[in-house]
Amino acid sequence: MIKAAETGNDRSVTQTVRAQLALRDLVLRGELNPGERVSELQMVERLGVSRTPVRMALVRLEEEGLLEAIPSGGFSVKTFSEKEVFEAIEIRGTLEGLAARLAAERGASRTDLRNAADCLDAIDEVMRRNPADIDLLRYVELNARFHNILIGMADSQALARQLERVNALPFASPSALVPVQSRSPEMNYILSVAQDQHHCVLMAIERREGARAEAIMREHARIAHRNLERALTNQRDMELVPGSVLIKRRIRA
Amino acid sequence: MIKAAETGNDRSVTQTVRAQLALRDLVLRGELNPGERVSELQMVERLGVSRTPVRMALVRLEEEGLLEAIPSGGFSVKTFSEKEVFEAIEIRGTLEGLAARLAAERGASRTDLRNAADCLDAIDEVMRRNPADIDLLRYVELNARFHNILIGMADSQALARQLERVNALPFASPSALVPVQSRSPEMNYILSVAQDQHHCVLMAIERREGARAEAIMREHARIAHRNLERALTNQRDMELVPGSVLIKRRIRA
DNA sequence: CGCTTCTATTATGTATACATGATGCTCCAT
DNA sequence: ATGGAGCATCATGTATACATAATAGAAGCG
Repeated sequence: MIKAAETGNDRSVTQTVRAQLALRDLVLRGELNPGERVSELQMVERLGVSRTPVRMALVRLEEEGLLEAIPSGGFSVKTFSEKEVFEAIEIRGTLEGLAARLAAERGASRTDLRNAADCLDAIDEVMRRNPADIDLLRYVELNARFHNILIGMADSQALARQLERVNALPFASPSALVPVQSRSPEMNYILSVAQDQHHCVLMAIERREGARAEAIMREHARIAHRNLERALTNQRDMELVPGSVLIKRRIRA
Repeated sequence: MIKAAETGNDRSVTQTVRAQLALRDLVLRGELNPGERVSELQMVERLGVSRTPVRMALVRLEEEGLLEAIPSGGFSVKTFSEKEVFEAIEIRGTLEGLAARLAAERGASRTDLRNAADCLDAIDEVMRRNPADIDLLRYVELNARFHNILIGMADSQALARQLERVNALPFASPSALVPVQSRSPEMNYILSVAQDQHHCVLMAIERREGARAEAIMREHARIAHRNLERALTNQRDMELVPGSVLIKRRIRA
């Protein structure tokens, strides 16, 4: 078995990064039982790197929020309650709202505005081309791109950093809960609403309407709340959410 | 020279933590030139621990935002523009606003409300006892406590984590810019306004007025903006701000 | 039969050695 | 004098050995 090909073992990537990516994957795929300790030595065996890069990866994943420090030492896989997931989404909405307000108040660059508009055009195209069977993968990609452009328009490193941290929780990122809709008859309806919010926030930013831009982005994130609610009532929907294995579900009727 | 006494070298604290604290101190006191690389080996000499804990500390301080990763490897002391400091304060205000709103909407516990009220009473006392020469140290301590109680009332681990990260930038934390006022004739006036906001936000939370609570905390953070503006125009005021050495000042008239 | 205690194992924290790549300096040539 | 090339030094990434603390399991005692 050639590990090199599998893990992308070229010289340009450090063992630490490789370990970090591999470990994140293990956590998100649920191959490391949530709540359980992550043994360094086991990871050494499993990832094929020595303890040092494994330790570095563990520390970084803790900062990322996917692991939790054990008081007596070491790390365990973090678990999230439904409440925490909701809150993470609310935080994202709040920070994206701030980004939109700053962008509006300060004024976005012409190129940013054009890129955003192009991105929205592309989403419109996706939704128009084949309404009965929307290319969700492309939608997700374009959606993520739009959100990133928006963050860029705020022109604030500090804010971008904070949002990076929120989005590190995979189920909190802008596109995480979109696929949940794929099984819903309302999908097109909800996507239309979301896309309208995209258009509206961009318009608000162009017109320097900070308060409006902020309010829209906050409400926009709450679509994710609705999708989460749906996923929580349906296991099959839940499986479409990345990192869902980390969410400990409440018992539901 | 007994290092043990100086650095608190007892067994209950790991070398990593010790290195982290010592390094943070070095950075904040400006003993490591902003922008320059932080050499591991030099830190090994300077802190008296081996490379491993130094490395761990470096990684953690990077996540904290005080260091910056150098593309070719290693870390450098981060510098902040005035704009970034303003933005960090704005982010804190936004998140504290979210905390206040959540506290109001969800309802705070009786004990939290009492603790908050007691804290405000204590601040009132500080300001009443000796208006001509306010005990700023105590004010700062009580102020920090109130803000922490408020964050606790939101009852959100995720939000608390995010705020921890913002406050890790020493000049962005709630009490960082308070001492700047000490040289100002308006100090008492500004402190009164701030304290009134404290009272108002607590009232709003008690009455479940989420939007008001949020708006107040946002505006409350902007007092720090004003203080920062003052500090930026006066080098002697600036020296009172922790971590101010990391802020690269614009030339001013 | 349950609880405590002791022990053995394994975990992490730490130090250090080694290899490779980056950085800066000197010396040479133009 | 200035620019570039080569070299030496240093810095980091990585692996590993060692020590100590935590943990689990077994055995013995009540």
